[in-house]
Amino acid sequence: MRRVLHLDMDAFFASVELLRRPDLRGKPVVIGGRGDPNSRGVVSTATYEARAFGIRSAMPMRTAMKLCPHAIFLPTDFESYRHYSGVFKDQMRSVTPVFESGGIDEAYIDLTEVVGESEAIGRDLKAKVFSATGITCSLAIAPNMLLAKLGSELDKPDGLTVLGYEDIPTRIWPLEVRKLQGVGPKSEQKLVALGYRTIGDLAAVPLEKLREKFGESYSRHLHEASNGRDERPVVTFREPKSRSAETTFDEDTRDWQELARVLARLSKRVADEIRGEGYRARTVGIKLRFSDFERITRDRTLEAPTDDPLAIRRAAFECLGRVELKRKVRLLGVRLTELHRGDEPPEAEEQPDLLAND
DNA sequence: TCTGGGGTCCTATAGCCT
DNA sequence: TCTGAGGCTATAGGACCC
Repeated sequence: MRRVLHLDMDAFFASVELLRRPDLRGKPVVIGGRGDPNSRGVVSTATYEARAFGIRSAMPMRTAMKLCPHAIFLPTDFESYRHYSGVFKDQMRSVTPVFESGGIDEAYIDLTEVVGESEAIGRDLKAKVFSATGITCSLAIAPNMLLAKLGSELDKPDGLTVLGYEDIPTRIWPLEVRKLQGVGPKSEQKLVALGYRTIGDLAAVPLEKLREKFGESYSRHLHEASNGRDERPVVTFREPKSRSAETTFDEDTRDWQELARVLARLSKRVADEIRGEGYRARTVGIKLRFSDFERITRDRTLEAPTDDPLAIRRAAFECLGRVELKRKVRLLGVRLTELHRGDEPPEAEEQPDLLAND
């Protein structure tokens, strides 16, 4: 049987900050945005002491400050988090190269070909990660990625869980549907309204019945996942699909000069990024969020993939020209999609066969 | 009242082609 | 020549994840 390990670092951003500021241990610390609770931004993570005041991830910083005015607010420092992320991931890769990142603070390894008993491997890895980073983690070993991910949440912080298919009814089915990957606030609402509150409730629904309420792909996902089935392999490398950069203005604006300045800066940033990584993009898009929080996008597909900052900027401005600026703009972003490796011949995709005739 | 910045994947629709 | 049925591409938006 397959054996997959999922590891999740405990309160990762907050833990990294506490390494540098041990004097803050035991105090309510909130990490997010630029660290200024009066400027725009949301909470990335908070220490357990801050959570006691009701502070949660994704909450506006201003709200967090109202809940706990004496909390310590720190800016997010992705450079540091990336550093520690590399350190714990190297420890995982030292167990096996069959490794897949799941984000900055979590990752999977496939232990199927690794010799040793699951719990012992897990204990060893936890010790290695702690000695390399000074931060605890929670991990689980299970027959697939889905169960491993659910398992690592069961015993947090500093947990170690081993799950088999036989544990599904007792340990997975009682969990709320929201815990299932792919079920966010919208789907949760819909599922609960249908009377499916737990993963077990969902597992008991025949696939055909789900199809009446959800699309083909999502129905299948809900049906398979709630029954603990997941065939996804641990994939070591994936080609990137898009690159983007966006920024929220300190104050909403309709000033064309300012929008143009920011659009030019973001265009250059993403262009430089893909060029540095050896990619070209064929589609350039922009994203705007208006003051009423409505979001729109505009795309422009080019004749051929490019990494030329000027061409990318021109396309971005062409997109902006198609937007009616009746409301003030809160956020502006640039996104490059349809990425091709620079060393591939342009249009390496299937060419239309000009001789086809039927 | 407030709601960041990166991403991925899915779906709907319109236009075009065979 | 007309009328579909389907397929494909570009575009826009929605939901979700960390």
